[in-house]
Amino acid sequence: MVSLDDVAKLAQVSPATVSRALSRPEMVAEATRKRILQAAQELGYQPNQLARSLRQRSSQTLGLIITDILNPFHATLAKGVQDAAEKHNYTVFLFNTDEDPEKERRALNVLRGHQPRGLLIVPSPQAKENLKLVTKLPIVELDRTSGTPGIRTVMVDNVGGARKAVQHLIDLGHRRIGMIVGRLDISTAVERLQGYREALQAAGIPYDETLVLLGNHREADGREAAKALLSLPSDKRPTALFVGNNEMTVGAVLALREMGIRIPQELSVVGFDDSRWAATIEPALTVVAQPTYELGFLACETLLSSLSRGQDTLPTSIRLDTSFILRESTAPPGGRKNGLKKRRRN
Amino acid sequence: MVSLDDVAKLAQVSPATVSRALSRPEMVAEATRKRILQAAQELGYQPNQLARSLRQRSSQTLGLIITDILNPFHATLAKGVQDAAEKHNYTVFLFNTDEDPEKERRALNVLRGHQPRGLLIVPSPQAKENLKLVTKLPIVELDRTSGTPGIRTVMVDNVGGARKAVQHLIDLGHRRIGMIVGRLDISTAVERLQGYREALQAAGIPYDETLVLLGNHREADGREAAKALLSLPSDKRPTALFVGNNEMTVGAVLALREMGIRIPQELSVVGFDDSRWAATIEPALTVVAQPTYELGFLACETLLSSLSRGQDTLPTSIRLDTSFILRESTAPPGGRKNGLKKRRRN
DNA sequence: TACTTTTTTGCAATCGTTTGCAATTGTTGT
DNA sequence: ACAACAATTGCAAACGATTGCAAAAAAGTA
Repeated sequence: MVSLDDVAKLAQVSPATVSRALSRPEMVAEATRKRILQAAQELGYQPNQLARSLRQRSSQTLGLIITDILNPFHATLAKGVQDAAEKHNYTVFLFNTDEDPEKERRALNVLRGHQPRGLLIVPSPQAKENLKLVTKLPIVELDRTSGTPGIRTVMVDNVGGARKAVQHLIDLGHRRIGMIVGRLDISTAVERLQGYREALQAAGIPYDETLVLLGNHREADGREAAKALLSLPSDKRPTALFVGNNEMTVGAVLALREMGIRIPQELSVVGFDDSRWAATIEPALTVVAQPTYELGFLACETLLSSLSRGQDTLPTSIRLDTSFILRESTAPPGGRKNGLKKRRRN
Repeated sequence: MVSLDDVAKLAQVSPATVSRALSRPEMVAEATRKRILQAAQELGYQPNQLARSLRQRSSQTLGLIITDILNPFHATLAKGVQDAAEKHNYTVFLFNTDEDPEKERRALNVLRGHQPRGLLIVPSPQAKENLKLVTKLPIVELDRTSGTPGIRTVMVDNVGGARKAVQHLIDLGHRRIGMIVGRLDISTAVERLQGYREALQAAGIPYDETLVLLGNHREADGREAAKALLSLPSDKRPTALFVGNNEMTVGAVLALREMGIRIPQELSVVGFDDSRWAATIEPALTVVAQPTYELGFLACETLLSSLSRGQDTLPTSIRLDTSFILRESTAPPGGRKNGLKKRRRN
């Protein structure tokens, strides 16, 4: 590798001057600077960030920990973060936890070794414990919160989003509305459940716990929960279903298909989080959409600005709005009226 | 941050001994080692990889450059790479190029600064030029090849995969088979086109260039190409369509939907690369599936083993097999027989 | 011209590790 | 008890950059 010294020799100056020519141009005379830049160019010099960061005791890297890169939601988050980081000349280390606290712990330790400037994380259920490994480090939590006090968070308005979804079903005339919700040790699940309850309460519909099933965020969980709900005796069975995340929505819809239950004639479905799949499946799903890319981008911007502004700014918690997208998977209950005819595709 | 010196002081030994206790345990006496480990544990010591890499002139990091993390194919690739890297205690820097050679160049330069041990890359169209920036670095190309001599590649058998797809359409009785192919400066597109031609030739069907449209790998391109092909006069119009990548397949299918063309009754469709979308859309798509995760995993293993084995091993080019998955989007031409009745969903 | 001020440069220490070498300690054989 | 040897430890020099400080050069002033 070509180093500062090489450039210095070629330009006939000391390494110190080369360093300054590159990072503090105004400190070196026009002529020398030109000569140095020329030499650097010629040798294809690229500063060694390891040495640089070591000396400066601060790197130009960030850590990003998400739970599942195969989930388009998380991939989009990652892209938002990356783009923002790149804009500010930061490089990101990406880790996947697969929702496994142990993998998260390992990732945090590895990350620690690389001395990142800050950390963006979608916290696993035990993140509160794990994050003790990296006090000192400026952190922003995305999508969910671990509940650790003093940590910045960037999330969507889950309560409001869920409420809108359920409200819509209620407006259509549904009274037995099922929900498939994620693990309650994850904040998004709790909040979406709360939105569900609030909407019911506002409409004076009593909360029926037999209609609320827990899942572990995966497709398979959604599938099983849907099967269980639809196996209830017909007077107990929900006429509409609100599913708390994208993967479980997939599972639920596929299960319904397998069971031969028609959406929305026999069961209305609303999902949380939009995706191409949701938009183009038959029938196209009515969903609560999240500004996913913005979530990632903004989280990264928040982190970076807190880095430059110093500690003075208070740990803020940002909430982005969700938007309700009406498609074809909802209709009044009982199939008495078919909601399809009134609506257009897309 | 707690450093070697801190641990050394607490354990009452020199920093050198601490270093050895951690990385070459057999060199230090049982008792001291225990004392040191204890101290390290107590302080929550994590070695500074920056300093370590600087001194050793070699890091435990890899670069991974993909073209689009939002494409599930690439996300899966990334996951495979990550998992393999993690297994060997490597950390990966992830970059996105969005197929833009300029972004690729920037990514390579940034990467260079971080002194990665090796590079995995899905090369952009101008990668051959860009990769000159990182001679010295052990490289493995994934999915495609830039054509740079002496570089290891891990790809699928695109020619064979495409041939199987087209062969299937021919077997069903199709003779006017259209293809939507990617940019021909990307190796996968060239190979898939070749497979298409080989299959036609084997069946004695003349190659008709009006049936082959180029696209830029994106959904929008697939959409436009499909529209163009289906706007041909009915005697020129294809009765079947082979689409060269996943995103363009989406575009094509959605375009057909919008045009009210029924699959497979009016047009058979085969895509390249499987996905949940392809498997669950209506009708479920017949596709050539790739071992995507394995591709990423294997590419990373290849790179790492070439790192440890030294330069002795020849630059190998690995080809993985594709598999043909028959679903519901193909049927004999002309809709004379409806292929659907014979088949079951899933 | 001689002195002051400003600009430009170089010296050398430093960041936190690793590692060649030498010094110290412990072990063994006689 | 003492040499010979092995096992364990520490010293100090790297790795490639940055930066406080002081020296040198250039510019300004009287």
